[in-house]
Amino acid sequence: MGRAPCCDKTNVKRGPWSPEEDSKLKAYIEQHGTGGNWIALPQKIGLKRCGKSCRLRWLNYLRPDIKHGGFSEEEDNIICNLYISIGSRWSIIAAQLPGRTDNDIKNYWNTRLKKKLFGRRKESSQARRLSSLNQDPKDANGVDDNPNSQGLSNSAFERLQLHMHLQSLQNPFSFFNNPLLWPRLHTQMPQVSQTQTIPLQKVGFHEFPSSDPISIEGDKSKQDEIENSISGFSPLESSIAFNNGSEGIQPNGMEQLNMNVQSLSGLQTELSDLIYGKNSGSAAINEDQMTDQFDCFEEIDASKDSMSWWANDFDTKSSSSNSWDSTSVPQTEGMFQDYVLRYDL
DNA sequence: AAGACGATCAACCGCGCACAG
DNA sequence: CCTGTGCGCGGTTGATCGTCT
Repeated sequence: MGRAPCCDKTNVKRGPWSPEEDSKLKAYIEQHGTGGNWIALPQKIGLKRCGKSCRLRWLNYLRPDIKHGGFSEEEDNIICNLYISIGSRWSIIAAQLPGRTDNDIKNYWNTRLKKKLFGRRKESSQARRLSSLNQDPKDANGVDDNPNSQGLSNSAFERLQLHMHLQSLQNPFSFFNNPLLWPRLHTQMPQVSQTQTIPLQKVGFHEFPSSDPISIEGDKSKQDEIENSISGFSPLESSIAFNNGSEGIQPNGMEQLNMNVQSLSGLQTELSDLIYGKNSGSAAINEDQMTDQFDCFEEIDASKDSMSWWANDFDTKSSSSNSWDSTSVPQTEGMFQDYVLRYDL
């Protein structure tokens, strides 16, 4: 038995909104509010539209505080940072960007930002492979390289790739250069601490700007909320996050959050380099180096089965709750925590 | 000039969660 | 506790526009 439709699909108009419909909806909401019931709203106004459609139109287009137009460099960085940390939680990301909607950000990521980060890499590696093998994008065995075809979600794989690349830039002794961190060893070395926490002062990330949207400095209630959220982890979550007795300093909630924030700040610089091709100190790489860096992804691609435990963990974390709204951001910090601990190896 | 192709983005869809009754 | 309903979310679709061949 399926769910009852929210409205009579045969009696509602679909497709693009006309200016008249827009003005009707806008005028009504500005005067009366939504009345707490989107489903009933179109009937009150006399619009032949589904309530959900009205809600979407208002939230994504008609709201007075909506910011239209291109995204700034700072917004790009925030989106990338948050995407790496929490994945496609567009509503949460949107909550950090005043005036931007989740739909906007989602579209922007899928159509532009993702290509800035991944497009050239995939293109170059694939082009070189094709030129050397002179064959289809499918490999010599006819196996599709697409990670999706083997059960690894786009989001997880993209974040994994981005993570690994940034990691290799930031810390040459981690991951690719440290066999202890290689995923295929996971099952063979059950007690090896793969997520070792380290003192904050050794991290050496850049100062995080106080104006950053995710900064909670000075916001006592938010800090308390996040403290509670972090200390409220289940034993399983805690064991994942702190990896069963790592010898590093076990930060309390706020220290951990600061780590997250500082780590994200570090990512910001790297992302600027990636996206905008700027040179920023030690992280600067030229195009050849970039291409060389990207070669590793082909190898990783070949062994993605063995690393799926890791990516799947991202996915598990990401999909454990489907109810995310701006008020549940503290939960996000928990995921920041898990992720950043790994990142800060 | 025209058709093919790709990029963009508004809008839709289906699902899970929260909550009231 | 169960059920129905509305909301909010992420993923997907499709129309439109621009660029390429």
